[in-house]
Amino acid sequence: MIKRAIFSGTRLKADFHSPINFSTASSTGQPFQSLANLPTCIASLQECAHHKNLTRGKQLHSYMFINGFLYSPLSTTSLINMYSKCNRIADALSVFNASTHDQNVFAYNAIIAGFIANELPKPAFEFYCRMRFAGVVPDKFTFPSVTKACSDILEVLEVRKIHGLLFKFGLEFDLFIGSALVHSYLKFALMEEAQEVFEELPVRDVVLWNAMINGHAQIGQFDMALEVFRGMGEDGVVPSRFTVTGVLSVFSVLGDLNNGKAMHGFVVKMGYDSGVAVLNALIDMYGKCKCVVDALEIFDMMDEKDIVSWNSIICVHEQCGDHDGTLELFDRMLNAGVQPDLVTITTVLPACSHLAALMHGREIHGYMIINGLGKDSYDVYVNNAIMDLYAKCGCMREAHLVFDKMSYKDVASWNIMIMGYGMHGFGNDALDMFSRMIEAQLKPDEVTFVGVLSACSHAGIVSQGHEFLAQMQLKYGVVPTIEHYTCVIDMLGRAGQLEEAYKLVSSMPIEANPVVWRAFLAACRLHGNEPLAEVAAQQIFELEPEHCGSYVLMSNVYGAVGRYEEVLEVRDIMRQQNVRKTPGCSWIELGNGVHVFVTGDRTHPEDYFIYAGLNSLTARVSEHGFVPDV
DNA sequence: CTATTGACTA
Repeated sequence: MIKRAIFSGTRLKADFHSPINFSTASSTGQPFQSLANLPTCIASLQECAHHKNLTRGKQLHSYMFINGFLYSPLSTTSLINMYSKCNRIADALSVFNASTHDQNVFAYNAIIAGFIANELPKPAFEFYCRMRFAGVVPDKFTFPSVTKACSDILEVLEVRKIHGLLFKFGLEFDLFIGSALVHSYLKFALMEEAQEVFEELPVRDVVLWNAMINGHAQIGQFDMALEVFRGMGEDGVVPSRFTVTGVLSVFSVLGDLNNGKAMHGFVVKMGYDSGVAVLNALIDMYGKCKCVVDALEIFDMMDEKDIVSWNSIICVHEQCGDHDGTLELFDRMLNAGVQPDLVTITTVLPACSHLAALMHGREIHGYMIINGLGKDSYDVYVNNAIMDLYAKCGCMREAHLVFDKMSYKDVASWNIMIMGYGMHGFGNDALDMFSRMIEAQLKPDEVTFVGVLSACSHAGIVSQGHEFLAQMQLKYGVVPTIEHYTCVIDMLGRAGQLEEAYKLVSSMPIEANPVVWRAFLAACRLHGNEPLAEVAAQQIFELEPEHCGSYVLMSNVYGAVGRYEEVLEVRDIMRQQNVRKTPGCSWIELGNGVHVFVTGDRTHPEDYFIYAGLNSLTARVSEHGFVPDV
């Protein structure tokens, strides 16, 4: 029953006919004249597997068929292996089903490994079950693949079962199985179990050390990863390319440029700088350490770039806030004929969101839909990125559509919706989202409350905003940070409760920063409270004397109350200290391009029409009673 | 006489 249920689907294509063309042997039979015996055939098949030479592999298959070399355990295994390595798992399955597999552990090992190599962990595990069910005794070649399969399908219980079985079969000291077990346990963050397996093994090779180092690195145990790395050195084991990539990822997260550079030196010394993965890890490390130039240098030098190389260099630019650079590189990638994947898209979308380049973002969303990316994978990252794009661009209806379709939502998904509604003035929708989030049993984080509080601020929901600040720590265990206080001060200020806001600035448990003071100052000016405005401006001036904005603020505050002598004084200090006001700029997306406007810049090709339009707009706005603050 | 383990990007 179990067999039928699981394998009925695969049986269909499993009949040993067709994808393999037997006529080739007679037509091109010549090259095989010398292959008089089975070992020679098997050696040739291994060559084919290694070089992914499917054509010659098929020819060998037919030759072996004609000469009666099939149906031996050896030929079966080699053929399955060859087809698997050539990514022809269906053909591998045909060979398996044609063999007398029920007595053959070799065939099972080969087909299980074949599924793993073709990233099909579920069928791999099912074949292991089928093997046990048929009474075939697994050996030391079975367990590494099966352990990997179990961890890939997130069956931690099965990993434990295999661990137990090892003692029964006397395989507990096998290095291959041990490495796979360490890897699997660490994937589930079971550090004690991994440690136990590691320590039980009498001999430790570089693969086992790497499983420990990289496993800890991937679950965020960076100190532990580095400690194991040191242990490996003390043990006299020479780091391999796999060690290097794992350790570099740790230096990358920690922003440890010195050790990263040292590792780069080691890479060159060992000649590891010819591998793509190592170079990708170096790009990432330099990028995270803010050395964009070094990252680019490595990227440009690489003659063999893969999708990870492109994603890494794009990510380097995006994380440095260079959104234009991100989109430029994305364009270069497409022109180079490299297909973007989910990682590319989740990296590029925030650049579109930040530039409010809605059309670019929409195009990418369209690309995803057409290519079925993110359709069967319920990738919360990419869906969040799309929601954020629409939310930041003010398309809340579209953002909500994506949100509703997501089968799995995390805190960020809710935060994006709350922030989006709040940002565009729909305070009540934002608060509604927050209640629904609580109902859905999600635990709000500090970002949630920034969204909630800024929503209250923009919609003028003062009393509730106050309430949230008071309750966030008590009820939800989130300690208010300076950002939260800024939101509330901004909210009180906008509502004209300046005294209240000032009281909060002076009484909050955190030191006020220029952002807080600027929010407060803006409120003072809005409500014409000059004395408090001067206090705020003074504070900003003291905290950031080198910032051009501080001078402008001071001079504006004095200007507003007619203290022109002080205005001149401030301007004088600016001139003396050579402080320049950075020009303001804004941008708009039109058709295929983003048009940037800088204050005082009249170099746009359609300058005349733009300013004519602008003047008529200004006139219409004034007609409606708007008086600009000059 | 086969075969099996470990890596980089959001």
